[in-house]
Amino acid sequence: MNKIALVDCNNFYCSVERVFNPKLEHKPVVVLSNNDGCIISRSNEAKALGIKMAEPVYKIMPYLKKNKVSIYSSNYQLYGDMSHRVMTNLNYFVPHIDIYSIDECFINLNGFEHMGLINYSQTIKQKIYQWTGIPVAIGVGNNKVMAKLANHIAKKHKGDGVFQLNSLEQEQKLMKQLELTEIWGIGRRSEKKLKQLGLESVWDFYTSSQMQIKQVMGINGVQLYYALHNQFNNHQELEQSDKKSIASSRSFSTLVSELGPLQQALSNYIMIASKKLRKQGSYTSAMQIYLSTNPFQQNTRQYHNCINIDFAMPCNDSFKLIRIGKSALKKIYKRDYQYHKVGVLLYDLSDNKQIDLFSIDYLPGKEKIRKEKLMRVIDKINQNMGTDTVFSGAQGIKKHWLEKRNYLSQRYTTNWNELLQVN
DNA sequence: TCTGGGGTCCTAGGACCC
DNA sequence: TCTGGGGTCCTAGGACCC
Repeated sequence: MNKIALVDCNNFYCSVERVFNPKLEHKPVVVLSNNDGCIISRSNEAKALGIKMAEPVYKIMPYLKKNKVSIYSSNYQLYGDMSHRVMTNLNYFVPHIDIYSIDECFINLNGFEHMGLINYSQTIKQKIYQWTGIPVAIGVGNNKVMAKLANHIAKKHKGDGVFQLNSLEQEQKLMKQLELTEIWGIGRRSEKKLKQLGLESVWDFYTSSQMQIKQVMGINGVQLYYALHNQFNNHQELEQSDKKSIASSRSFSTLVSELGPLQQALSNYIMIASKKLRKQGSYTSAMQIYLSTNPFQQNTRQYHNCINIDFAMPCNDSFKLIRIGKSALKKIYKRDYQYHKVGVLLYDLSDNKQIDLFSIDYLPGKEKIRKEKLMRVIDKINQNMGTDTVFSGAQGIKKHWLEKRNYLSQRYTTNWNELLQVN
């Protein structure tokens, strides 16, 4: 039987802030989304205060202050770098890792049974904490769904943060206690539909018929059904694959109605997205540009629209994408609206090899090489000297639409000027 | 006054074809 | 006037995830 573990960092963003600010230990901490809009990470103490995930900050600011909750704006450079450290350290323990998100990673424990999987997991947990300062929970199961479930139990229902599902009796006993939405892949909508059929618990789901599940949740539900039954399913594989689409967008700190600043903002997001594109060695054949007013302000005039552009030749050139993106935005832009967000989605991605086949026949070789070289140099400069050391004029210099980040911690690990100081 | 951002996969339905 | 059945491909939107 396959043995897969899910390693999940506890309250990741809050835990990272604590690594560089130990005073925050045992105190309530929250981290906010872009523009300090809503709560996206909570320490256990903050959860105990009843602060909810995705809660708009303005609604609970008095409550946060009253309870002396430490507040941080999200610092993705710091979190991304700390995530990388955790993942690299995991790779020290197992040859195959499958990074699922910034704070979660599946690892393959096949071949480690002789060490005792609980024991080995506890060692991993302890060492990751020792080496990075980040606490993790580890759940072990026969496939990803079961590993995820075990992890959930390790965090919610067991104290020490390591849990293994290893017998049918134990699994079945747990299923009788679990709510449907505690299963990875069953959200609120599916729960509602399942309950309409009289399926109330995970146990009901488990003992239902495959046909009935398919009727409500389609093929995804059937995959989950198989996974819970430890039968063949798509949740066994551990592999890292390239992104199939890359998006970048931000909502503005103040509303914007002129085309010029919207184009500048968009140019910045295209710069971010195309940099990610090159980082994974991909080219894009299609781009979507979108803009919208603030959907929460229902008393103002609403407008949202998008436009898709197909490229004859796959492209990874930021400047070309910006040029095309700006003129696309102009096509869907309407005057006299207060805009809240613009964004870009690159999709229909392909890799180098496929492009090379093309280039022999179609692309003017010299120019292509020259442009690729330019983009590589720019990426390298920005990586070494800091984001936007070199940027496109289209991105603008005074960015008045820039996001609000009033509670930002230092970029302790990625910026020479912001290292931790010790007195 | 103030409500995030980035992904994946599936499905229903339209367009088109014979 | 009456107007079938089946296939493919594409896309927008739904649902879910962190």
